[in-house]
Amino acid sequence: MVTIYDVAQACGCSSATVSKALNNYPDVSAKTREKILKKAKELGFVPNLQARALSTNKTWNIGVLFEDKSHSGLTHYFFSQVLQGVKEQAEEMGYDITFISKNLGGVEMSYLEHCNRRKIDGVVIACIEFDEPMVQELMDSDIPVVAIDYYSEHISAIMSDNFRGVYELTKYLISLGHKDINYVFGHEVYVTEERIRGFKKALEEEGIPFSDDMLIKSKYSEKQPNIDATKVILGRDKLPSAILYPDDYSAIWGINTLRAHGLRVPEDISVAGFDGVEIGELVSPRLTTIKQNTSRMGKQASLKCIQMIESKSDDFTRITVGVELIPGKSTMAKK
Amino acid sequence: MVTIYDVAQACGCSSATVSKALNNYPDVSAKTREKILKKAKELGFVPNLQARALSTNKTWNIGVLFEDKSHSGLTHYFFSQVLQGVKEQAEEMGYDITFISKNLGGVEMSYLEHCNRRKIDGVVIACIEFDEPMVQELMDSDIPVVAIDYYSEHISAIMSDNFRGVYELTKYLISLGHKDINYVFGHEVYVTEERIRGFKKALEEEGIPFSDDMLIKSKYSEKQPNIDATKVILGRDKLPSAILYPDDYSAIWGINTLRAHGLRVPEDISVAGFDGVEIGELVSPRLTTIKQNTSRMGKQASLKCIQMIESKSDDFTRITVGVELIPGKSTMAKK
DNA sequence: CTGAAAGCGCTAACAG
DNA sequence: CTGTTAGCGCTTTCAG
Repeated sequence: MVTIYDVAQACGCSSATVSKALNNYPDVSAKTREKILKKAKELGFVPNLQARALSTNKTWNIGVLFEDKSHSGLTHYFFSQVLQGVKEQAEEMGYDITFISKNLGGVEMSYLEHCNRRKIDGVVIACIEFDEPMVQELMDSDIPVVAIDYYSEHISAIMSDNFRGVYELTKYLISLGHKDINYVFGHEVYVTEERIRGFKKALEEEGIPFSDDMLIKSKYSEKQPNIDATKVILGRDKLPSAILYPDDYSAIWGINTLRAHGLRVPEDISVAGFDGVEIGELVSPRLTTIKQNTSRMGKQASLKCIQMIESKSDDFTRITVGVELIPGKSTMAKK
Repeated sequence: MVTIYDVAQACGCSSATVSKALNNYPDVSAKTREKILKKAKELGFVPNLQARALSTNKTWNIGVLFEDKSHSGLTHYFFSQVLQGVKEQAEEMGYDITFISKNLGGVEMSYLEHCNRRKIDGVVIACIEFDEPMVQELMDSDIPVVAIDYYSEHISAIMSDNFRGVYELTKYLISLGHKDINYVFGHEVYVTEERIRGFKKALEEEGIPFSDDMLIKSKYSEKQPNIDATKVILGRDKLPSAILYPDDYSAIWGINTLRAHGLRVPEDISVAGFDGVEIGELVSPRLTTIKQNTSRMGKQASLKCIQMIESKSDDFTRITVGVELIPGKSTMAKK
């Protein structure tokens, strides 16, 4: 293992000078710097980030905290895309990523403790129960935190334009002649509130009266709750002509349930999802949905987190990322 | 920030004793240990892993190297599942995960250099062009490496039982009365060879003569090559009664292509995939496929890697993980 | 412009 | 059983 001392020796200078040359300090003559860089390369010198971190107190590591209820973990379709964005942006800026967990090696520890052990510079939080005390503890700590899909006065956050998403989707359905629209919605968090607000707003603008039974409570990305919600609708006297589901997977489970009851989609009933994941393109009929710009969300989260780290500013920002209507074949004009 | 010195002072002992107590060394009296543990907790002491790493030369970090050609990155359906397994197992054993990349912060560096900078203890490699010089360099280094889906004399590896997978799938089709079976296969790596071997073996055992035109070259998880391969089949004088695709996504693209040409699946032609990802269950007809135990693969890779780290043994092992036939509705008995 | 020296927090002989 | 001491590799004053 080659250290700066080896390089220093080879150059006939001190380790301090080598360190400076390697880190582009201005107070090194061009000549010395060049020599040092050359020798360092020659000797195959690789800086030891652990050692550097110890003296600078900066690890160039950002933590990612993600815990989902459905235990799909990293395979979670939404999260994996966001993560990819976080990673790309972090990499570009010279940061590595560390997953934050409780319970490392059989030792229970809080998320904050994990961060402190590793001396993580900042954290991106997503898809979690934000109310959990351990998460709050982390958000209240000195570590820069960026949340995804969470609303709070004290935290920087990145979100999709959920309001506009459902608003546009609903408008689209109405433009197809649908008036009797049901919205099967996910569990009650800020994101969901925004979506419901979008739903109501669209109805209102089009002069369609809203009533509570247009909303059916369900959950995100879980099979059974969406099947059940669909059955609730099927059990009613009068069927809606269109149904919005909390997400694309839910929409597909919904479609399968509707079909099992002898209904055709979209001929008998139109269906739309939310998220715009690949699977929506593969099923038939191709799903009408709202595409979230997940990659952008991840990148923005990463960027914001790093900015907070580097400027050491405590200011928090809320960034809304645009969404896109993807008209598919699971919806059609009402006859 | 509380250090062992603070704890030592509070306990009226030396930092060395604190360190020993904290690390469960035997040569500390039960009484002192207890006192130290209590004080440490009281003061909110959290060990600094950077510092520890510097003196022990062990980071408790394992690297994950993954680079896919299709740029789906972490969202890659197969990889994300494997990664989840790697992560779970690593966590359980007290290790964190770091993604290895070239090009950190605009600085080009080899994978090996990235590992060396971070002083990664070991690496799991998956879904990569194993022939690339930079990957070879890493595999030839002193760092413990475990590969997934790669065959080499000098490297520990985890693989699915690819041979058996296609073997059983083919047997299953034959048992349904199919004799005219085509195999659209992915790009030519060891995994693919094994699968083709399984295909041939099954035919042979059932006395069905093999001919080269039963094999159609395509690619894994890429849309166009599989559409093209399907068109090649469709262009022939005589259609097969069943087609095997390289993976589930490819199978779905295949089905869509067949349908676009007026064929019904499975009535006119049976189709099977490989991988057993969730999407196969969601499309209709539900896909007949081989389920790879991805989670297990990840866990095994992680485990093996950690074992290599901890025993410092250079021995390499090859572990084959079993697969499972999932009969779906995309295949049916030949009429 | 260059270097000596202290220190980041922890571990690991080695003495006592 | 406990403490002293010397690093691990790098950065950072502060002199020169």
